[in-house]
Amino acid sequence: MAPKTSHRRPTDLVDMIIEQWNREAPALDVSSIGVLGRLHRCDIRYSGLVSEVLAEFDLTMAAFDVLASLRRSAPDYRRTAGQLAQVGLISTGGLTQRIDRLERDGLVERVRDPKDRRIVYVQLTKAGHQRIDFVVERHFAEQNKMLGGLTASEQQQLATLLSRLEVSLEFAERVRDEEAG
Amino acid sequence: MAPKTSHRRPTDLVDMIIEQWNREAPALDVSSIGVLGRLHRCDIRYSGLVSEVLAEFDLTMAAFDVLASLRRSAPDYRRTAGQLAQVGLISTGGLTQRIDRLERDGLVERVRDPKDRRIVYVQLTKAGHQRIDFVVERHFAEQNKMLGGLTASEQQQLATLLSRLEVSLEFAERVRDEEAG
DNA sequence: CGAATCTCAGTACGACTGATATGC
DNA sequence: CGCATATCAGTCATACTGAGATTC
Repeated sequence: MAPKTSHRRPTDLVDMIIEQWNREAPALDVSSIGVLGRLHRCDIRYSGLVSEVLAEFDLTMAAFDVLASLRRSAPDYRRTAGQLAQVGLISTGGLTQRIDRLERDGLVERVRDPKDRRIVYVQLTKAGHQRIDFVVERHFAEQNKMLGGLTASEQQQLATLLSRLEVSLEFAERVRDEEAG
Repeated sequence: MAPKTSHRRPTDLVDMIIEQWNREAPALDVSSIGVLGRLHRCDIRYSGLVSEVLAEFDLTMAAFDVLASLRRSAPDYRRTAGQLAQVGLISTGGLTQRIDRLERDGLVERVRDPKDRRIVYVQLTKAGHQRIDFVVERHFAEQNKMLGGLTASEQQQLATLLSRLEVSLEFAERVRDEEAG
């Protein structure tokens, strides 16, 4: 059967995976791989590339996430541990570890709130501020290279669709959590 | 400035991050976050959801990837370790570990090629075959729920754009590798 | 006391690198 | 011997959970 439109995309590995499933289990609807499988593969490649770049500056993605979050938090360049955990999509326990490493490396410091002493602010040190400012320029230049194969219009469409996908995933999470109690 | 089209998407966290960067570093082009930041966040959420589902069947995503690859490899349900590493986007060393665990759990077995004894086939056991067949149905049902917020047309567009993104990322990898020598 | 916030200890997964067979 | 394939040992980053401390 010939393709219906002229805007055909060449077959890739995910297409082949879908065909294999259709052959092996015709009753199964595996079309979701078209989106989610590709999403996952893209992120593996993306993470690999970013990690390589950041390694040149002795940073991991986890460290970069925290430093970048703080850098955006002008004017005082601080956030609570809880806020950072939420933005970074990890647990507070996981975040404690990230802060431990960054503090050991002198890039952030913990500052207790004098009024509510349960709260700990995580704050960029001067060294951390310099480090992140030095890295971001290069980081975003690399990211632009990664998108070099897409037109501006495609990037815009992709951004919009991924935004909607995140909402859909968030909803699935909520449903799951509610079912679990 | 009012939006130009009527198909506006509500502001999300990534939009806010972009605005923050634009305020803090106006000279920097951070628009790539619109695509790559969302990509990464979606994958974190996706991986979390899938891991939860698979855990009910005592499987990790790494294990599932291997079992599913083998299940699609009819009629003999076997692949070489090298092939599996390539499809799974990991190193051969990393793959050895995956196989070790799966073999310990009795889900796959190693079979040496009688003609070329450097090669090791990884093959589904009967238990592995049953396990994966039991899991996939549930797995794909869950994936469909995750996409529930998108129309069929949106899913189709997203699949196409992600396919193109993977090509672009692959190209960026190649360029980097060549520059490194 | 209950709720909120963070830390700590223990556990596990997963991956990479470099060195090492083994066989073609 | 050079090349390919897979494994092994060592190391590291990451994250989660459950328990506990502190404070409001």
